[in-house]
Amino acid sequence: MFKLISETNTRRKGVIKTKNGEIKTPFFMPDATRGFVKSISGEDLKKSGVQPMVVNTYHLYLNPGMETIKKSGGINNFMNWSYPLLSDSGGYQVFSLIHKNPKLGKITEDEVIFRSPVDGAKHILTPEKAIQIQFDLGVDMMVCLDDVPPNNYPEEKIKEAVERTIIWAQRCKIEYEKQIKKRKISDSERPLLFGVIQGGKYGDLRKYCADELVRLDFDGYGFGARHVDENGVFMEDMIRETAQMIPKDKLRFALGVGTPEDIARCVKMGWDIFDCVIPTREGRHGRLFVWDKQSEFSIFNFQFSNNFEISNSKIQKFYNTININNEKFKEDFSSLDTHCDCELCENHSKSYLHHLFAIKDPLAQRLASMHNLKFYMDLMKELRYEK
RNA sequence: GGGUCGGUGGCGGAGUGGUCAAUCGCAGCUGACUGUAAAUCAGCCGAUUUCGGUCUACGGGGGUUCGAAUCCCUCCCGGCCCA
Repeated sequence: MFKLISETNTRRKGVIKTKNGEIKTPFFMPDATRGFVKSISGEDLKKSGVQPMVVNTYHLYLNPGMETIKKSGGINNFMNWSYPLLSDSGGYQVFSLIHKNPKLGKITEDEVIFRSPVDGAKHILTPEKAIQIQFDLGVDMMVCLDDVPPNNYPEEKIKEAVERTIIWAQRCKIEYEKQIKKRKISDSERPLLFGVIQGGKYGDLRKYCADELVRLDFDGYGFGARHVDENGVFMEDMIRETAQMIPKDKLRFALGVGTPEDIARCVKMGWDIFDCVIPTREGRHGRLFVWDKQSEFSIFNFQFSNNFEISNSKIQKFYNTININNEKFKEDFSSLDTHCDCELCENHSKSYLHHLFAIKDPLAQRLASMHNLKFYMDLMKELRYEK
């Protein structure tokens, strides 16, 4: 369960108690979609300061399959991860696979049908099934199956997705309660359930969706769909308004957010939970996050501009990124970040990492992922005023 | 010494008279990445340029032709075979 400890205009702190321990909010989770964070081990994750993580219902259901996970004693056991886990429902796959490429599946009122690109096999997900799988995984936090429309869809199609999301949320909630009873799970042990607020860039649809979901009473509510519009611009106002639609004592989950500055902004708006592939994916691709201690913009004083002309520019950052693949690092024997105590920064030069990427050794991705995760974890500590 | 096949951009390797500054792969350079179908994807990759071109290029030299990486001669270099 969630307990809000304090809240001001720019600061909200709380604690979540789960069967796998406590989590201080706000916090960030890396995506261990298929039961692992790509290219790094559990020990690496711990070294980077990672605790809660996200796994994915749809991916784990396909592989290794629920029988294996149940036999192993649940997803925490299977992964040998003793910290809390949240499972995403597979709703995002509805978006990224089907809305973007209708050949890969079909959404009906009742269910979503995925077609495997590998063997063409059909896989069906219903709201009930998504919840059952998440109980079988044995996670600490779970998410209702939702319909995630692309932000550039016309309003009427977004509305359709909102209606479906609400109906599915209701079915998820009913199934959730059924499972709690059936499995005789106590109130202190029960996983938290999140509804997801859709509505694209339309405030009235977001409000409608939020109100309907709040009536169903979830433990927390997510901001659904991408939080940047079709031009890649952060939907500042929509995200702030949506936070206000969620009761204060409920968790606010900014799904898929985001860049460090997006997270910092969302924390100020009152969002509590974040997850994103950015630190690990960009790390694997050679982009590294580095604190800019010289910058006049600290996490706490930078202001995002709503001026469209400059809103997407790189101004006002409290950090920099580098692409370690760039030639200029070939013989840069300095440390990436002298303030960072990750395995990479403590032991190796930029030149060495550049070399590892040039050679394409997996060690490059491991060291880069660990560094970026450490950066994100330190970011969250700062935002919690722990540093 | 004789015969034979071949020498193409950093490398490998297409092309065998015009639409070739030359397919493609690798290497190289630069981007992108937001509830992971991503160790992926996109662009650039002879030199110059006012971006329309211009110049130098398929081992060297010479020739045939309106036109040659492509045909002929010759030289140089390499592989293989025979002596």
